[in-house]
Amino acid sequence: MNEKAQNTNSVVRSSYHHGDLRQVLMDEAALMIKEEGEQALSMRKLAARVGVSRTAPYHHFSDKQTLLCGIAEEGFRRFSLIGNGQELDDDGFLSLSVQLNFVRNYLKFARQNPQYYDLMFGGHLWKSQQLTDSLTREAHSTFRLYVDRLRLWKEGGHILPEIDPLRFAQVSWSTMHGMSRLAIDGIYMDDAAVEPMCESAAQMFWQQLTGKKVNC
Amino acid sequence: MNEKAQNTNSVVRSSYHHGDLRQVLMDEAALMIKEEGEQALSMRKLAARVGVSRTAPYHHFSDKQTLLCGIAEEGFRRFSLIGNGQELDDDGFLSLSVQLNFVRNYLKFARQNPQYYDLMFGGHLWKSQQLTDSLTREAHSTFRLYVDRLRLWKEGGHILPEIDPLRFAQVSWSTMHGMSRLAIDGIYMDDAAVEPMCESAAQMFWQQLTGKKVNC
DNA sequence: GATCTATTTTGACAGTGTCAAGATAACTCG
DNA sequence: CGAGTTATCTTGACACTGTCAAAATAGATC
Repeated sequence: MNEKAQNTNSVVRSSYHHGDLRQVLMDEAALMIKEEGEQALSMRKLAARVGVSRTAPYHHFSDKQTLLCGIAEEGFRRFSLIGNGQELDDDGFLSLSVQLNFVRNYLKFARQNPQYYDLMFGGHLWKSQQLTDSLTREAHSTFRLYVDRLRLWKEGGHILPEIDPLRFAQVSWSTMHGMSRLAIDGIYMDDAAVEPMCESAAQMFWQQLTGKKVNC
Repeated sequence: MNEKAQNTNSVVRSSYHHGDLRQVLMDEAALMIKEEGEQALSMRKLAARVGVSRTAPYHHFSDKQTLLCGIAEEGFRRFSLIGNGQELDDDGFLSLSVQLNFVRNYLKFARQNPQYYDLMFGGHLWKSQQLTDSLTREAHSTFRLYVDRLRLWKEGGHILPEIDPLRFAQVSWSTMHGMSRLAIDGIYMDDAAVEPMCESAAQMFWQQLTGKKVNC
């Protein structure tokens, strides 16, 4: 009956039911945010691009907010796949390059997936106080993982005993989050500055964690 | 003629012309953002609260975007009044407390004026690539001031010669920006963590700038 | 006074999120 | 198989948004 909706879109449905509309919506929404920014994502345009009526998405997400939470959650899942490069060295030591790798990976993820990063750590979702339960869980476990690793290093004597793991985690995460934000938004830096900044930050972390000056 | 617009608002105009509508709009808009978040600011509600018709603001700001730029600009002006606490000590030395004061002031401003901070350093304005010229100038001069101070310290021999002032400025600004964002948005920390984090960050900066370990 | 300009208003349009009610397809159980 | 239940999708509607065009008004200038 509604031929227009089908013809104007790349996705031509063969059956009435879409199949996995929920996932398709999240993917397409993420794509739209990447293309034109979070602000430009509208439920109606999204529905049109997927080839479905305006209110169809509301049977899979009660809210626009809930949809965004879903995307953010997927972001955290993808992030966790990347962020596991912070083990000890082969010889069991905590080296500068371990730190550097983690910082590099963090910024690489943020810059390559701003659609996800903006939602994962954007004020829009957090300040609203209406995070999905599962998103809250995912977000916190991501950070806890980081703190736990620092605690292990402390127990293993790889970092100074006077370091408070939680405090250091918060500050170093702030640094990486700040760099990501400035890089994504294009504030006070250009792309060429990213790598030197990563190195500088990693040195700073390592110096505070171990008390040793950098050997360069 | 239009009594409704006047009676439903606290501001009752005596004359047809408003007087300084431009400033009143910026102030009221900042207030609205503070109360209900940037997302909740609408031109129409703003106009209504000021006691003026929907399109009156458009004779003072060509865009909603331009209005936001104006507010951000005022934010930078207020920020510059605070941020000048980073001088040398009485005895001409660069002490840890100098660093700590600056970090504290930065976060104090961000947390007390999130309406301004969000606009000044929010992706919404920067990513749009439609910043007002005067805003761009204000924003960059704010950062340049910070870099210049580091350059002076380097010339005066107060910090290690191998420090690149621009690089350090970018990384330390990232840290403070990141802390502000996490604090404002309530991510991975609570209010009680702010002060310890400031101290930890200041130590980290000082240690990297001077190479000395903290004397505590 | 008349004229000009700055300021404000009303009307209009396309676009938004989302609710309520109806239509359709797919699954479930006899 | 057929009937009924449920999941899914659609159409219609409402209040809201940013912003343009045209008209109205106030204040300034001559």
